[in-house]
Amino acid sequence: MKYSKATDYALHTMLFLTAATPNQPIGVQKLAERLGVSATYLSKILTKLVKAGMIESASGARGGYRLKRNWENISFLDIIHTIEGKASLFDCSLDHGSECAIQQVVLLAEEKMEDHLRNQTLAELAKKVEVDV
Amino acid sequence: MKYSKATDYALHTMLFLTAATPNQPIGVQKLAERLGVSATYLSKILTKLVKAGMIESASGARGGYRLKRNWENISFLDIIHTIEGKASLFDCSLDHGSECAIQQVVLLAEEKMEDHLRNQTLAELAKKVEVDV
DNA sequence: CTATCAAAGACTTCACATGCCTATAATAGC
DNA sequence: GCTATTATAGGCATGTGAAGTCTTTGATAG
Repeated sequence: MKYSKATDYALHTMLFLTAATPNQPIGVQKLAERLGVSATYLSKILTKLVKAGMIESASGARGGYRLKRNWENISFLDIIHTIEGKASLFDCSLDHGSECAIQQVVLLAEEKMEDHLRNQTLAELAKKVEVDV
Repeated sequence: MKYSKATDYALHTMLFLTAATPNQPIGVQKLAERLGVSATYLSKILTKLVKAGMIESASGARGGYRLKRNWENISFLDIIHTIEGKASLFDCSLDHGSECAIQQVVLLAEEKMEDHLRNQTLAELAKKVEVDV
């Protein structure tokens, strides 16, 4: 069980965009070079972030991506959910009556993790780092 | 990102074995029927649990699987680690200097989840359930 | 009008989970 | 010792999803 590389790319891109907030959008090309990944692949990931309302895109010359106005509120969990989906990481495959005690335990554990990811905002991390992303 | 079905089967099998603790081992066949999975597949999973020292096996007629003596201490995390491996669920694919701030956040979150899974023992859950597994 | 850029879709490749089948080894009961 | 039962091990098949490439289309600044 592992988070996908797409999640890794998404998180790094978002953090990088906080460091380059000015009104001038940044193209996929530069972002992809920074991450060491192909531009076409990264663009797919960024499109997901656009649809989720976390960043906005501008087509055409001098276009690119930049954070949206409400970006201060974006949490790690928001980004991860956008890429990985919101499905819980455990589904009991049995159908024993009503509720599975095992599933409840694992889901509670998952919630602990999500609580932490929900409380960690991109803005807080950006302050801590401020140096190389 | 999801736990594998193998983990699901392992957890359910372990819980089921707590309910059937007597000295008579239980064969894969019965366990597999209970879970609705093929016996050959389940046996691979159980072999992992044997090698991890959580259960013990007996070959030959009237053989099967049963919990080991120390089973009271087994936690959810032990079982999950046995099947899923112990690799952390996030690896930063960049090489930016020393440590990745993003990775630290995700790993801290993961530890919260693991804490919960480590504190939940099989024995505790077995007491709560006592009914159908 | 043209160069630049995002969006979208089809496609390939690869790894892994899931599962089956067969042979081998161990053991209880006769 | 013989036989039935049972775990162990290995290889094989299949499906699914991640990771990545390529191409076309559409939008836009200058």
